[in-house]
Amino acid sequence: MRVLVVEDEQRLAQALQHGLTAEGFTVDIAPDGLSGLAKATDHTYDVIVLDIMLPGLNGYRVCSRLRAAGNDVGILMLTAKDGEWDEAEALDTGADDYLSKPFSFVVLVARLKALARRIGSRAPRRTVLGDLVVDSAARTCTRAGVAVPLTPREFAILDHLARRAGEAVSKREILDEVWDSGPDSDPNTVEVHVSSLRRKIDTPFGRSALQTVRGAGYRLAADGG
Amino acid sequence: MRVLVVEDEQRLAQALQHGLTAEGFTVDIAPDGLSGLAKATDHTYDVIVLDIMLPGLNGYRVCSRLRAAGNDVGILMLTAKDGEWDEAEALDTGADDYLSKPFSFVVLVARLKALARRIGSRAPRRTVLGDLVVDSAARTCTRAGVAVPLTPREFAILDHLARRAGEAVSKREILDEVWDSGPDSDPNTVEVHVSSLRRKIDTPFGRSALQTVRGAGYRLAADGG
DNA sequence: AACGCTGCTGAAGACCCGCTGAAGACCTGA
DNA sequence: TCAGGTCTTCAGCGGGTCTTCAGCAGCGTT
Repeated sequence: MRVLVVEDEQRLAQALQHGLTAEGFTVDIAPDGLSGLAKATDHTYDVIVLDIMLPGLNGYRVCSRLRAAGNDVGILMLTAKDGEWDEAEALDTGADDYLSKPFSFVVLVARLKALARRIGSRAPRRTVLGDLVVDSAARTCTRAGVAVPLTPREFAILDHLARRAGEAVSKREILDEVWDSGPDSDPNTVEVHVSSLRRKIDTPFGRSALQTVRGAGYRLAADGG
Repeated sequence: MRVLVVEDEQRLAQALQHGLTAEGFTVDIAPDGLSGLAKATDHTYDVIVLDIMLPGLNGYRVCSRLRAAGNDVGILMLTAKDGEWDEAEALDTGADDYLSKPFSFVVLVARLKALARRIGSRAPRRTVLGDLVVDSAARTCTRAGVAVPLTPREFAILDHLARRAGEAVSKREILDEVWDSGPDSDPNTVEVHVSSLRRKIDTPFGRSALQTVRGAGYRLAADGG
């Protein structure tokens, strides 16, 4: 379960990161509206915790821009208690839920889980490509009805390729999505994992769903190979 | 990855050109708003780095004119830190992102890459010319329903010609777009690749979509030949 | 008709890219 | 601490790809 916390108060942000990580979430932090927008666009999150008062670009704007871009990620807004900001307005700009500061941590977790469940039920949690099935929610993969055990990295790569089935995806992009990597990460790492992935989902079945696009990256065949 | 830097401070402009070139970008420089607008209109860039304070035509105007002309290139605005200019206004005139001066170079690079990826994903993915289909996202090409395997360079050339279907495109421009080439690159290189491209997409099908325009370059027939 | 210019193409070698096995680091749970 | 699996790094290999070159073929001009 991936969460993005957009919050400028560093202490609160870190407390949330700690607490939510302990609850089993994978947490990213953005300190301002713009970087929040960028991260939300570049990565795929289940939910976003979005403070309204942010430097630069405020929460309302982040929210409406995300919706305008067709991003239907779950958004929970944090509103200040002083009533300067209207909660109803938060919902109007496209937020799914809101919470007034100060809030109880357990309430936040409960709301997030409820939201993720709600959003999750409307998001495609399973991708079916011929007889290859990738289940993002269950983190399982089956080929021709046979369950294929994958390591975390392998699954993350397959999952990301499955979301863009039929498209060529660069190693650079895979590195950015699957790893929290800097600009100097090694594309060969991807090659190694792709190699072992093929040995599990393609070779034993005489297929070739995971195709190399020379000079461009990899592509997962939309028909499952 | 092609970048246009519109910046009047010569030292900063040259520093950016140096740094971004080292990062693998192909960089053009424009010293003022008007020439920036001209270059952006004449060439095809992935992203434009646009200073707000420019002699003649300021960044806002350049941005809104580009958008008015239907140009949806990625635009990252550089705003001065003194708050005289509103960052939000930058976004409202159609910019995709902004960065306050002074900024960190690595941050700029990261934002540019993220932006290019975002923009790229909204670009038209498939071009259909008669029974010739060029799919930029999947990096595939089919003629009369038959998949035609192409090398990276061949595909890059075909993709670029497909985006300007019906227009004559010079070898010089192809070299600039497909290669990160200097001014002393050999047009014959293009000829060789075009030759092998024809042998794959035209000759086997008795067609002639990829036409020579003597003295001007090549043209991809809008009806697929 | 001859010339020069432009574009085409086959061949060849350098080059680059991606694949893979192995080794060691790393993490995680017992 | 130890054992298991997982991840990353490294180096070598193999093969496809790119570029260069040279010769040839059109086309337009002199």
